[in-house]
Amino acid sequence: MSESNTPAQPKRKSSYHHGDLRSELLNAAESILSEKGVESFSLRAVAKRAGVSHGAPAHHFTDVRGLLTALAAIGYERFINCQNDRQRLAKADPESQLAASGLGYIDFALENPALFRLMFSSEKPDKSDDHLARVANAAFNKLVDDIQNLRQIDPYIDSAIMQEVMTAWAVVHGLADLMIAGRAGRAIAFEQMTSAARDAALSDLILGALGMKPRL
Amino acid sequence: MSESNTPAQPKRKSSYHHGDLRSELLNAAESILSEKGVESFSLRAVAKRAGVSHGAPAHHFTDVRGLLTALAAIGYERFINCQNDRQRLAKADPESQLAASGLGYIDFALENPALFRLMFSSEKPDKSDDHLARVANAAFNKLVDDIQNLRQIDPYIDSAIMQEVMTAWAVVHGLADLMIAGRAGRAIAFEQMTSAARDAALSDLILGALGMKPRL
DNA sequence: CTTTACATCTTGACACTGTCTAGTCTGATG
DNA sequence: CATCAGACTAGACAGTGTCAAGATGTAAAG
Repeated sequence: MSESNTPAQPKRKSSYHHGDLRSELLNAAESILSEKGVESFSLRAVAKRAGVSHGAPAHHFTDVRGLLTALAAIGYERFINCQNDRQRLAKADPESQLAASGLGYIDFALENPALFRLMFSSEKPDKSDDHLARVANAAFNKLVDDIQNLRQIDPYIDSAIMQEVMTAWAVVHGLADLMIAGRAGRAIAFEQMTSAARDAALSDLILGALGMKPRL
Repeated sequence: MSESNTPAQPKRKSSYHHGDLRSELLNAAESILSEKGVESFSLRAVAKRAGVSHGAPAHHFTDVRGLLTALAAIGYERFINCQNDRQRLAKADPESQLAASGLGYIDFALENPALFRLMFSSEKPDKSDDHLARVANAAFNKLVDDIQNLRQIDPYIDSAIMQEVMTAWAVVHGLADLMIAGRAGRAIAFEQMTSAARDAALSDLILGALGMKPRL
């Protein structure tokens, strides 16, 4: 978010070949996405914000599909980072680590709702893309690892443990999706909580779904 | 889905004033939606399928937003019906009834993925619309009732019970959303199960998240 | 230094989208 | 029969993504 408001000469070079347009387009795309949402995303608006003609993106991403696929892949990397960030700040026991991962999942969704929607609820990214498939897989594998650390059993061997993976994923994903849709507030007013209280409530919910907290 | 393939004279009347264009547009809109998805939905395509000019929908729905709002409201009614259908077929005890409601939730999502996305993950429907808000509220209230029947406590009084509402909602919604995104299969291959086995697995998951099944 | 090759970016065209406006048609009311 | 209001059509407009052709700068080869 440094330049990009001076569409004339982005760096110092001439207008042609200005360093790396590719990453500049990705930056512009992300800001447009978060402003307009997935459904009003416009490739031409991205080009304009990057200070380049409307045909320029095609050379780097062929399609709008290609651009959004690359953006979704970047999203998954940041998504995993959000979870890791939370885990670094949490206690080391597997239970706290799993809850922290879930909180990071939700952090990401709340901070990047449009990007989250692009990653999980849009048809536009090409799921068969190598890079995207790899990072999306990495995100899932992280969850599997967290559960394995908790239960000391490989979910791929014990289907009951894999069911716990599915439960944890569903609860956390459902919470994230309902929260960014503004619907969760109907049941629990997360918005009006301090972040500490919110984290505690969410942790309770997540661990509770796995039967790991004294209920009531 | 009777006519609508004979764009000439839909009923028997002249081309003008042909009965109720409004509901015919809604029918066309739903089929277009399920074919193309929310992101490629086109108002002009709806008009064409209804055998009417591209400006006609405006008179009944003003916007594409208005059309999709009405469609989302219809979706919520069918959504609730799906849950009721399941409950009629299930055992009468509150536990079975709650699980049945969740299965109906997922049924609807799998049978109407695009409509489900329109209802829960799209910005296009006008959430402040009276009819839409009412039916969306009814769907949530149904869940609250199911939990209340199970626990014999009003969730609006006991926040621990409301937390169970949120848990149940999140698990079921998360499952539905991940399944229609084709991602749940990474953990559990629901697609390759018989419908009976699938129902059992999902019920286990849902009730398990509420601590209601002997785990393992 | 010139020339050639090439990737990069621009420009204009195309079909398509949603919305606006003005106009046309139809059926019922007086 | 004349009138009128609602239902629908038809054309225009700005905006979209994609395609083809051209212009531009860079770098390598002669």
